[in-house]
Amino acid sequence: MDYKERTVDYLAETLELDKDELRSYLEIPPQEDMGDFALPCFRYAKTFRTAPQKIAEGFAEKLGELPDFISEVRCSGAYLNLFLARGPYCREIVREALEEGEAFAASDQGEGQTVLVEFSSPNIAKPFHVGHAFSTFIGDVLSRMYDHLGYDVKRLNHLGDYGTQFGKLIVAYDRWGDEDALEASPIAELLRIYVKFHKAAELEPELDDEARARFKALEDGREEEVALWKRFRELSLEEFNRIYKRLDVSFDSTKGEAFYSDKIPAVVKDLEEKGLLVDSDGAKVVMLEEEDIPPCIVLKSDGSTIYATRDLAAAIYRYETYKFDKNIYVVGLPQSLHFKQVFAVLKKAGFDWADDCVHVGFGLVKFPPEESGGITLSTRSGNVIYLEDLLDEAVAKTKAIIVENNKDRPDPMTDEEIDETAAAIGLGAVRYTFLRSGRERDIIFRWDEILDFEGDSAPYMQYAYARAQSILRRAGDSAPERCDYEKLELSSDSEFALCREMDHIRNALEQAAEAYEPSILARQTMSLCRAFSRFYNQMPILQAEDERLRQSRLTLCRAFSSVLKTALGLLGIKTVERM
RNA sequence: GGACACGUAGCUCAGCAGGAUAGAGCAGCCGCCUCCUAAGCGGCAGGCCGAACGUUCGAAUCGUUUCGUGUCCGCCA
Repeated sequence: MDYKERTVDYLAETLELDKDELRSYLEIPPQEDMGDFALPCFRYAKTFRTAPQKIAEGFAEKLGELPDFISEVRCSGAYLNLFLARGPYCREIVREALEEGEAFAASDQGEGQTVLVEFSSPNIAKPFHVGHAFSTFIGDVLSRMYDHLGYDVKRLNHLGDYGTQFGKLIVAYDRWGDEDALEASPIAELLRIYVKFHKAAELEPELDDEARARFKALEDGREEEVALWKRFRELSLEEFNRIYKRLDVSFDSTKGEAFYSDKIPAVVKDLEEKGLLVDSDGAKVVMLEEEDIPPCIVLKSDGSTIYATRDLAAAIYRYETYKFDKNIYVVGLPQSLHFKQVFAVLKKAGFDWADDCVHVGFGLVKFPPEESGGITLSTRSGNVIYLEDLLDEAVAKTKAIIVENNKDRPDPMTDEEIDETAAAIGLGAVRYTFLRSGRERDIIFRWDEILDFEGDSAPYMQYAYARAQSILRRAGDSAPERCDYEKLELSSDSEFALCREMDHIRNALEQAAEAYEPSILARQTMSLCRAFSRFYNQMPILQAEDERLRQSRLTLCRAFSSVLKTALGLLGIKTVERM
C-alpha cells in the first residue's frame, strides 16, 4: 500500500485536517536526515493564526502515540518531519516486489480503455536514421507503460508512403536508377537517386513539376507509377522490419498514408457539407482564426491531397475502428502546429474525440556544432547517420570490452554468450541515450557520449543487475526462493534507501504515463540502480555477520533484481546474467 | 513580424501544481580490488539557477519585460 496515502490518512484523522490539502502539502524532504515525509506548516499559519513553527510543534504534540509504520516525528522549524519505521517498510516493499514479480507497479487503471500510439513512422525509400529512432523508442516505451497499467494498447506505424516525394523518386529512378544496386541495397540506392534529384532540381526546376505530375499519376492509379511505388515500398519494409526485430519493437498495425487515400474523398465531402472548406488561392482550406492558428490546407490547388488531409482521414478511420480513449502521435516537435491544426479541424467538424488526440513531440537530433555548425540531419542532403551503423558500432564496442574482461574470468563466457550479451548492452546503451532526458530536448549526436558506458548509462544498470544475479548464483541453495518476510532484518541506511527507490518506481511509472514522458521512469530506474550499487559496496551480503542478515540481504537482492528487470523491461532494455 | 520551446556546475541534464543548505552523470583532483564482477564505490573542487522588475512570509519554480538560442508560420512530410 501507498505509504504517502497511509501517512495522509493518519495525519488527517489525528490532526483533523483536510485530506486533499494534506496530500498536496506533504512532500519528500530534500535530505535523508530530515525524514521520509515532511509537512510544511506555513500554509496553516493563516487558518490557525499562529506562527508556522508553533503549529508544527502543536501538531507534533497532538500526534502523541505513533502508528506502527511511523517510527519518529520531529519538528524542524516550520516543518513536521515524519520518519517511516524502516523494518516494517522494507519488509513490505520486499514482499510486494517478490510476490508481484513481473507485475510489480502494474495496475488496472487503464482497464477497458484503448490507447493508440502512433510512432516510428519512417518514410519509405528513405534510410532509417537516428531521428526515427527517437520516435521509435519513445513510442515503444509509452506503449509498454500503458500496457503495464492495464490499457488496451494499439501500436501503429504510420508509414510515410505517399506524397510528392514519390513523384520525385519515380522521376529520379527513370533517369538514374540502377537495377542491380536496387536489388542489392534498396534504400541506399533510393537515397542515392533521391539526393541526386535534389541536386539536379536546383539547376533544373522543371524537375519538380515533373515530379508533381508523376505523383498525381500515382494517385490516379496509373499502372507504371503504382508498380514502381509498390516495389519501393516492399523493399523498404523489408529493411525496416529487420531493424524493428533488432530493436525488439513491434506493431499491431502498419498502414501507410496511401491506405487512407481512398478514404479522403468522404472526409473532404464531409468538411464541405459542414461548410468548413473555403477557397483560397485555388486551394481548399479550413479557417481556424478562432483558434488563433493559421488555416489548414486540405486540398492543394491541383486538387491533390496533403499530409493534413491524410491525417484527418486516418484519425477518423482510427476512431471508427478502435473507438479509442486516447490517440497519441509520437512525432517530432517541429510538427506541433500541424497537429494543432488537424485536431482543431476535427473539433470544428464536430468530432468530440478530437480532445482525446495528443501530439507527443520530441526534439531534434543534431550534430555537435564544433563538427558541422549544428546542422540537422537531413535526408535531402544525404547527411544521415543510419541507425544500423550506430547499433553495430555500439555492439562492437561492447563486445571489445567483454572480450577484454573475459580474459581473466575464471569461468569464461562462450562466444555465443558474448554475442548475446554484447547485443543486449549495446542496444540498451543506444536506447537509453534517447530515453534519459526530457523528450522535448534536442539530442546532440556525439559518438563518444552515446558509447560511453559509464555513469548515467544503460550498461550501468545492466551491470547492477548482473552483480545482483551473480551474488544469488553464488548463494545457490542457501538463498531460498521463499522466506518468512517477518524475519527480514533490513534497516541500515543503504538497505532502506534501496527499498525506497523500489517503491518509487511505481510513482515514476504513473507520472511518466501521465506526462507521456519515458525519462521519468528511466531516471527513477537509474536512481534505483545507484541505490543498489551503494548497498552492494557498503554491506557484506554473502559474508554477512549472521545468518539472518545474510538471508535478509539475499532476499533484498532478489527483490531488487526482480523490480529492476521489470523496470528495464518497460524501457525495452534487456538484462544480462553477467557482463 | 507572429507563435511555441529552451537558457541551472567546464560539458550533458534533473529539479519548476512556490518551501529547509539548488541535485546527478561526464570531465578534473584524491582515495578504495588478500573480501560478493573496479562497466563499481567514497571524497574534494566546481553555481549571484541568462538579466531586470513584480506577486509572496518565502521564487530556479508563478507573472511582466528584456537578451540569447532553436523550431514553426499555405500548397514537402
